[in-house]
Amino acid sequence: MAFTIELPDGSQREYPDGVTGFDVASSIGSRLAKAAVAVRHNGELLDLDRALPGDGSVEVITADSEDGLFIARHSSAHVMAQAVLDLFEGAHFAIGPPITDGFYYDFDIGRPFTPEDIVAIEDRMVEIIKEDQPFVRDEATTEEGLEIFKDQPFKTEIITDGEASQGAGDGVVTLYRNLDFVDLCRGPHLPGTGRIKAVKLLRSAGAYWRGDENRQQLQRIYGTAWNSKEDLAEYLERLEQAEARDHRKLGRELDLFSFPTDVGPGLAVWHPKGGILRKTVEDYSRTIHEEFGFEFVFSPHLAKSDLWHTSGHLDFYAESMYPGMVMDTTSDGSGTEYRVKPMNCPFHVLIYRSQARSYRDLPLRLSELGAVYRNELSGVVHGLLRARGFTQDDSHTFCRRDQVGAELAMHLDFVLTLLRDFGFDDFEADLSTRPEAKWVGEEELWDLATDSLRDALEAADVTYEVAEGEGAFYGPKIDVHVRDAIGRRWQMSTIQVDFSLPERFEIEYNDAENHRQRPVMIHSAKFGSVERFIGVLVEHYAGAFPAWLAPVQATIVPVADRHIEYAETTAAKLELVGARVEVDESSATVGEKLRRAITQKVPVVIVVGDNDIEHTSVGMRIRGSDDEERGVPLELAAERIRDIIASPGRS
RNA sequence: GCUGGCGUAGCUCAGUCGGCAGAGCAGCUGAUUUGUAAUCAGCAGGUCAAGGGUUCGAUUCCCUUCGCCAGCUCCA
Repeated sequence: MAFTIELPDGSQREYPDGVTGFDVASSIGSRLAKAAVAVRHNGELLDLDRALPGDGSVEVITADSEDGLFIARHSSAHVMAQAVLDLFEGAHFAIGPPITDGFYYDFDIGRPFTPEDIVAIEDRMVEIIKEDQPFVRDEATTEEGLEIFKDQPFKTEIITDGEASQGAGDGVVTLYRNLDFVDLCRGPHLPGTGRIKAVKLLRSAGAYWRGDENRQQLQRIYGTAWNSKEDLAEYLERLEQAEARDHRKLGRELDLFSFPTDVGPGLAVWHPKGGILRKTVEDYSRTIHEEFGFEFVFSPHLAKSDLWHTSGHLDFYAESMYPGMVMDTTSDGSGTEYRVKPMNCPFHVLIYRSQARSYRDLPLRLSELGAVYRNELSGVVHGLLRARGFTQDDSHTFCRRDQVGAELAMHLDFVLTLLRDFGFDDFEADLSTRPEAKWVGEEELWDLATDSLRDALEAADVTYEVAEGEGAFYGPKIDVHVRDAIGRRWQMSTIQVDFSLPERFEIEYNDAENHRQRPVMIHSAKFGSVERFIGVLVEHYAGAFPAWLAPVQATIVPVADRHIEYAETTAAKLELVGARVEVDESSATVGEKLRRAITQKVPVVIVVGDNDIEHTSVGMRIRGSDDEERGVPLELAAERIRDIIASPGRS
């Protein structure tokens, strides 16, 4: 019996029964056979030495492909587990998948791994790799599997649960062996350990079994694996570059903000340079909110606990709220409890409710830069990106049903315009739909809102994924993510429909027939949090902000003291075109002053000396170009700087 | 919150196998007045995160607390 295999180029070939992926690769070419690590047969990845199960398409997976790397990392995880079981008597192992750029494996050795352990494990892995042990696939019955792993509680649980992704289920378990090491695994794997070219263990940390914080905490070791030492070095270099962009580090170096320990974790103070940056960002926010038809409101930082009961926050969100404080205590000791706000929405609802509303008032779009406080767990606080106190550019739109579609489209347009103005143009959105179990509101309204969100995404041509059932209980939403300069994904904006709060606060409007109707509410945050947004900006630009955001837009360097007066004149001239200018009057050398301005990432550095005074000119050095220009007429320099610092224009 | 690592000058880091605390940068003072990425010299700067314990003696060893870092969990 023979079967027909179709190759990716569309050609078809006949192969005898029992042909393996390796045979197919060899028949195409010896170089391909050498590079092959697995094959994809009718969409399913198979080991190279496995007999193909029948007709169909075959694609040879080479080591350097994305799938190939994934397989190499998966095999690396096995080798790591093998090393750990070799080195630690009685070690238990759980699961060890490949992940982006690497792999991990979870273990229980009765204690945490020390840094020395990690070195020893890596050394042992190198030995195993050197021995080039073949990975051998095997199948066993569930009973045999339970026998093999009788000393391994986590493996036993996986087999008992019949998890297909881990190689268990349907009464059969899949095993991979190399030497005496055997693991439960769906595969596929590299032909042998020797095909792992570059591997390095990075760190270990606690991780809950099954990701459940109520279950045992295991010790997870993370590693990375690549096809060459060069790729590995490049990856480590990339990690270092990401570290150099760390907004906490740059925030200190550029004197933007700090987190004094005297204040408390997750609570930032903004220094003057950061203050200008933040003011620029907030001014922009106010302007664009006006352009998109929002009105400004303000609300206090505290409210009675009763309000948070009405809003439901004390039912669903209490853990993230700061504890209550009792005020206006009377002689009998009773008083009124207040809570610091974790969100702005209830206040905006109260503003809506402050008067009888007509259908003609809608949509009503209320916006606030509102500081909120959330009791984030101590382990999750992370600079500006995850703070306990932060400022939301929060808006709440109240509209009629027939306005939902247009409003959501407008909100998405708003969000994308704003993100583009800050230099982000790589967007990905998540559309979260109604959860299976618990939800409020009318099904029809859910469908309307969800379809409207989808239509808006389609119309805006944003790539998006549908997160089925991932919506909140009170409404569907869009989260917009951006990719930064080094490809990291950040969640920024959110547009969230809410069917719950209008119910809870019983807000209404009178329609044209004088019937009371309930408005639909749309929450939206474009920056998300001003703090977080600026944190992401710092990392995206590595501190070298676009000129309109730069705290100092031009530094003027007098060559000698006798040029200070002319430097001041120049500064005044540039301030006239709206530039934020600084004159470096220190007694440092020109080289030192320049270096200071450049390391502070000032967009324009101006040097003035005798020649410039004589010709009313300046020397100019614009960030990003290596060459300086000399003798630029002052008028011209001012005009150019005016252009450089222009805010993003929208017609 | 959990697991691990780490807290030494404003910053980056040495160091102390338990015996008077070190450098570079930044700061201050003086000299230098410089044409495109660090001029020279001097000075000052520390309860070695905080509290407790062991010890003749603790920055060093032990405990507790606080904070930071990484990961997990969380981010209705």
